[in-house]
Amino acid sequence: MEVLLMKMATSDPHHIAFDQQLNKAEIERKLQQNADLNSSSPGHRNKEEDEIESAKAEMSEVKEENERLKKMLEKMEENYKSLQSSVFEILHHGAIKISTGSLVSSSPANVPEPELVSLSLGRSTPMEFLKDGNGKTTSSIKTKDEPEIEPGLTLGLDSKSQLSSPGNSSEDQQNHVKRARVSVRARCDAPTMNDGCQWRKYGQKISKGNPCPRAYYRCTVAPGCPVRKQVQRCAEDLSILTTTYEGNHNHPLVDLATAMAYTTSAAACMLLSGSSTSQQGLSSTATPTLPTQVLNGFNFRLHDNSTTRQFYLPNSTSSPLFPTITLDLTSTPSPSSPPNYFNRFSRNFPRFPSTNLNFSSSESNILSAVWGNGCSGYAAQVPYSQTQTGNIGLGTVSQNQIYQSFSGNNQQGEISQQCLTETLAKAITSDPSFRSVIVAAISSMVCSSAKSGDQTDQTAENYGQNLIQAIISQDGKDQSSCSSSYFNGLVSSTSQTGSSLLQPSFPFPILNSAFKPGSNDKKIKN
DNA sequence: CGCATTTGACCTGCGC
DNA sequence: GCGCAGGTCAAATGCG
Repeated sequence: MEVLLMKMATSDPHHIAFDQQLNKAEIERKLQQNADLNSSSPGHRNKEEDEIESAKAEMSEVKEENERLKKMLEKMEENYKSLQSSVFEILHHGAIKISTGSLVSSSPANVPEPELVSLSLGRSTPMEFLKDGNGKTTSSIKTKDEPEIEPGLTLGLDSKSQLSSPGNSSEDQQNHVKRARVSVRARCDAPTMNDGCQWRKYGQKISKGNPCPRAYYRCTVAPGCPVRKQVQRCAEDLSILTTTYEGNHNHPLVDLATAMAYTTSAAACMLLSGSSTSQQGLSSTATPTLPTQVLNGFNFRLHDNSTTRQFYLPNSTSSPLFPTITLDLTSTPSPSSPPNYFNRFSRNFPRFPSTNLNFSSSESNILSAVWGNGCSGYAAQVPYSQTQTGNIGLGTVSQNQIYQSFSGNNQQGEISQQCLTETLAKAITSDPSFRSVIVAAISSMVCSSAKSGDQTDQTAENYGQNLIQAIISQDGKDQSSCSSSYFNGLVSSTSQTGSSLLQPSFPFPILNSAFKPGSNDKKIKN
């Protein structure tokens, strides 16, 4: 599918038009020649007239061909758009399959599945999985009562009740219980995170366990958009903002919001794919019946007691009704943490995908923030059971490979970094979740750097935005090309500076080989 | 004046 | 059934 999309995307309409223009110019030259001959040698009039006629016929043929090509081009563009939406649809349905599969395999009839949520990344599709009165999950076409949803990239988790008709209150009630949420913890001085959407505050509450009030926002980008978010500061660290998203946008999103859409969707994929095994061994702060996962510093892992001590975790933000996954963009794991995380996670939740990245978001420089914690901070935890979850995975990436990349072995340093380069490139191109996580991290960093107003930070912010777009645009591209360039650039830069991956002084060297700022602006704008 | 925010009241679900 | 807590509503208020 991606290859097809890529081919279609590379079918440059300008190229076709250029060829047609060449043909036209050639014919016009012939006509001009004929006209010249006509005036200079009247003796050859009949022959020339024939040639003119034939040239005219040829021209009309070319015109017809032009028309055909134009139509073909239009058709191709239509197909391209259609395929693009199909890709999003497939992603969407892939997540639904996970939930339905979980329902079938693990629960008998009529047993509620609290973590049964559907995930929507991309366009809202006319196909919605609905629950009938018997609790059977069925696929059905939207009814005419349901709101007309403009096709467009959507953010958030698709509750089955989101788009249902107002009249189906019982169904709403039932599905209300199954709505999933994604929390994002990030350092942010502003009242809310800049996530690219417009929000209107509609309420504020003091919640139990946290003196900081929780604010409730509704998306106002489009009228009737069901997406809501809750924003609450961390009691123990006021610089940390916890934003909890819920619902599914019914309108196109701007770039930054698109990044967030990828992020929340990926996070929810994690939640969904691991839901059946996450019930056991959850922390006391998690609700007893619903999974709560913390992607702490992009450690995709369930939070346990050790991590909940570190920060105030928004368990109170997470209603017991909702399965919640948390993207923690704030923490700075200790040097020994990655292996520990890895071991703990792998031991307890072998089915769960886990990608460890250490992003300390407080730094103003994006690079130092994203990569600056060096080797110890990163470990992609792979592989996991790809066959069960279907659409998330770094399947071919060796866990040992990655871990060794960060093992700090000086003799193998260069080899390890090369290995890391390939691994990261593979991970970014093959795993939407991993890509999303990186995008989320950079989004967070961009948010932080935007607040500082520093000139360097502004540059970093611009680079960050472009990096986000470049990473997002990896969808449908050759896996070996662009991402490898990022990290080859990264390695070549860092190999000169020793053990650290990238020094804070680096503006963004990986951009040099990968892309130029702004070059990908059009790729995700719709 | 229109729009966004604030804030107390109200609704709903859950646990005891 | 009652109380608590989370979530939402809507009138009041503030601001540009």
